[in-house]
Amino acid sequence: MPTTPPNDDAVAPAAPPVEARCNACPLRRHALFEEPTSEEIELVQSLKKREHRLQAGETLIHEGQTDAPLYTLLEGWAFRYKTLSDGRRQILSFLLAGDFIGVQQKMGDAAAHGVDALTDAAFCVFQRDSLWELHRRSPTMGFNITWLTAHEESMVDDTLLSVGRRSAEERIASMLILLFKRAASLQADAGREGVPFPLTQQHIADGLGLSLVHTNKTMRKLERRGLHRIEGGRLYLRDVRTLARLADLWGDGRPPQRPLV
Amino acid sequence: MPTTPPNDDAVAPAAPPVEARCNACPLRRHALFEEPTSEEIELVQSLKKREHRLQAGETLIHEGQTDAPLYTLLEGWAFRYKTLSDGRRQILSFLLAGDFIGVQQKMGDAAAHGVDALTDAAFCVFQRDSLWELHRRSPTMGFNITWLTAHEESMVDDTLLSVGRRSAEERIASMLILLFKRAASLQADAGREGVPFPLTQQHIADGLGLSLVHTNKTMRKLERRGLHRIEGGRLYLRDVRTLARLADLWGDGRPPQRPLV
DNA sequence: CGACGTGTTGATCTCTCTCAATTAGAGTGG
DNA sequence: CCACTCTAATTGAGAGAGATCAACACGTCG
Repeated sequence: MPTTPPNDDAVAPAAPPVEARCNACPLRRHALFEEPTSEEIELVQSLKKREHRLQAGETLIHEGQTDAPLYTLLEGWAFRYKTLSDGRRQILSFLLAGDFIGVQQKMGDAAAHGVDALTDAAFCVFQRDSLWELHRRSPTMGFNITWLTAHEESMVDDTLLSVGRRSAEERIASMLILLFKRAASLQADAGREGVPFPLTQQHIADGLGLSLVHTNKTMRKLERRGLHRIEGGRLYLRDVRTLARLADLWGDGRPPQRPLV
Repeated sequence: MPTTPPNDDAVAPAAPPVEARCNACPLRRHALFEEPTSEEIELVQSLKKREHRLQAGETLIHEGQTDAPLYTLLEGWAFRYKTLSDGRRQILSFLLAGDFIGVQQKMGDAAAHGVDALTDAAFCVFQRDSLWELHRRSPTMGFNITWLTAHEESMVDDTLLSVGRRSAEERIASMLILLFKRAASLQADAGREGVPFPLTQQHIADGLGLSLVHTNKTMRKLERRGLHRIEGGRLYLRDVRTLARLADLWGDGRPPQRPLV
């Protein structure tokens, strides 16, 4: 550990009043049941223990760690992953501002997955048992959390479909669209000028169950076809329609009825 | 449909009083926070709308269905899946007695996945908004549900690791162990005489992102090595240690510290 | 300027898929 | 009791998508 961390000041920034923070919490961007009342905001506020900042590449939760608290991603990107003992890594999901972290592990149990920061990032820290407190004191918030958790699962479901049944080309098309949408929804301009895209090709490969080399070759192909562009850490979708068709992604609506045979 | 099914009596058995049913609900086998109070049981009881029975192969929820209620699997096996428009199917998870079904979809939204019965099965049916009722009227139960949902996700996480990063052999070893454990935990003898195993090789293939043929060849290899046996619809693990080593599965404990390089 | 991290590309290699057939068992009808 | 049908399990052979191995290009950084 360096005796004089280069930017230790990040650990104790000129902290804005915490209250303002919770009011502007990105968590509220999620399509929640209803707007939280000021009482509820206060409740969350009171459970919040502190903030925690990481630099890109640092790890928030180690795989197998036993005492991980609960977090909320305040800003930046992160990802959850699992590894095999020989080092093979699978990224389970990417986390954007407003996502929950650590509900998966039963209290007092070992974390089933690690969490690393993808960019410099800020997290809100909660005690593990505040999950219970929240449920007890605000059923509404409790309900929102189970819904959020379920939503998280449905994203993993999507990835599993990709990794299990889509070709490399299809997987990448699918991931680009899905990540673009998520990132765009956090922006005012809805991604008209592209969205921030901090993943390296290694992250993409590990998220899609592909090798780095094959990921690169496939992405170049898509790029040459004019479907997308990644430049200066931003992702631009140039032909969403074709990408969506490639990924077999049903826009927003229901799945098209497919012929019975 | 046969005019006189051999055991049609299963469809309308001498129904035990519903109360008895909820008391003996397999959901209670889950390592919940605490034993539910009789009040809580009564609450669940009151929200339960009816029971629903399916025969093996029938579908409970169609992909894209918009009005699916909430279910609980009372007995039998089922599975959740997604398909691509050309028919490729990925099984997301297998459901055993005591599992929740349908929390994933936002109310009023389209089901993101289908659910089929794997064996003859019985389900408890709840109205969609009873999820909210439950939270409102019993924070404890609400908490349990978010925990259960999170647990479901961690199972999908495991599968994603397998499908993304494990070889065919490793995937199968891993699935056999995990399913064995789940099935064994529902039995009194903890699986000493094997556990029921209703999956066809097609289900295994679809659950692991493999082709049917390769699944078969790989399973035969493992079987010839004496690692497991499937016979008469039951699964017997004959060499768990080797299977676990193959799957790189950390028994119950934490992951072994792996060398830093 | 050399060390790194990330992105690219070409050349094999191989695990897994697809295609084809065959076997075995359960259920049906004559 | 036997022919017929269907589903699930098996096995062999050939094809291919994606993995692995090797270099090299580029930009950043101490």
